[in-house]
Amino acid sequence: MKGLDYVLLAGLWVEPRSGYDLAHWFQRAAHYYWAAHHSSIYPTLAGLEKGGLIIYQLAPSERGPKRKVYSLTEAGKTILQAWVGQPPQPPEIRDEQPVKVLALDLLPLEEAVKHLEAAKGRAQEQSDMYSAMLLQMDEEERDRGERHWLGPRLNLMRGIQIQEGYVRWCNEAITLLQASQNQRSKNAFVGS
Amino acid sequence: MKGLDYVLLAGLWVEPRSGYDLAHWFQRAAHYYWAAHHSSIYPTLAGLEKGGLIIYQLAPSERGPKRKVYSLTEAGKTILQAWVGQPPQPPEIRDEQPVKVLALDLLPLEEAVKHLEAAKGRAQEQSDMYSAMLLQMDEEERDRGERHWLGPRLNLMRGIQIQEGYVRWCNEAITLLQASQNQRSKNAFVGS
DNA sequence: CGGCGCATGTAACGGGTTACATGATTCC
DNA sequence: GGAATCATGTAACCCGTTACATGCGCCG
Repeated sequence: MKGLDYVLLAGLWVEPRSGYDLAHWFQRAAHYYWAAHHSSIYPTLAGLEKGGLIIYQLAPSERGPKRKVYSLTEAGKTILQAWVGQPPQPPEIRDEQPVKVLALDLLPLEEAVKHLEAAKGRAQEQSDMYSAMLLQMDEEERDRGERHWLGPRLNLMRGIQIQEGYVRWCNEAITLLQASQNQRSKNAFVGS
Repeated sequence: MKGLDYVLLAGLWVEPRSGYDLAHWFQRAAHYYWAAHHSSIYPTLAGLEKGGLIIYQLAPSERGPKRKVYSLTEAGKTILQAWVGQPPQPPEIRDEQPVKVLALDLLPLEEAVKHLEAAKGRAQEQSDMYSAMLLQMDEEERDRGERHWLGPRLNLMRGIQIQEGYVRWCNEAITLLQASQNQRSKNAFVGS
């Protein structure tokens, strides 16, 4: 069992879903902690089903082919529980943004600032999206029966916190960048 | 040119280093934004050298074989500059911790809290490590001539911010978890 | 009737991880 | 002399991404 297997089990524990739903979940709510494309999701779901950890019910879609809505079996729940009890593997991240920051002094000040502003904009957008999802989740809370909402809620809160932190850091970075540039020109002036 | 190529160029722009140094850098300072093992670093460095983007000088090590200390060529600097000017690819993350949070209600309260405390401890440790590196960087600032320190400094600040945010979130999460548990028992009591 | 969103899949390719492999030097 | 750290590399395997492939149903 690889990482994605457990992630899908956890996703289905929150609420029964189709492969298509899970793919969207990865693109939106889960985007800041796990990435997966539909082409890896479908085969993995098939494997889990063969292993008896999940089952699916065919459900009509309003538009498009029939949906395979998967849910955990008792066996699946047991496996998931055992995995959740273990300490997590250290996270694997590949984020180009901080790498580019390392060489920010290769760009003219103006362009460097523009890039940081862009990064800030993206973070703000994400933050707003998570906030909207949190609001929506609170509104739906009453009529949601079978759903386990605490985990997703905590993760949304974390997503918002991360993005807000990023926005603050972008502002600091812009300030420091401009300050260091001023320092450089002042030295050049004094030195000349 | 793949992602790692540019990351290594950026790493060498900060300061000339050997493959071994870069591997350590990934394990420590760069750990929160990029992962790479030495077995992928060495072949990639060889490729960059063949392409004329970096060159190395053999330097004796105090202990162990000779070190290949790589640095950017003009061509490498140009390529890096062009890459830094482009908007970054969206980050790719695989972090099991938030996935486990999704299914935290599968564990008894006590164990769930224990896991969050452990996560908090790890975050605090990381935060302290980054703080120590930041201090060290400030102390070394005087005698460091050729080094580009602003980028690494900004990234360390960000690392600290992220880990501190994580610690705060863990505390909130523990509180909410215990509150929801109380809620559940109260409902059970009223309902019975 | 074409395009878009829904919905599920397969296959080739690429890249990174795990494991294998080697060797120098110092400390105990 | 064995263990630990420094230092560089290779090869098999796994897994995920990119691209290919198919088909339904609504809206304009």
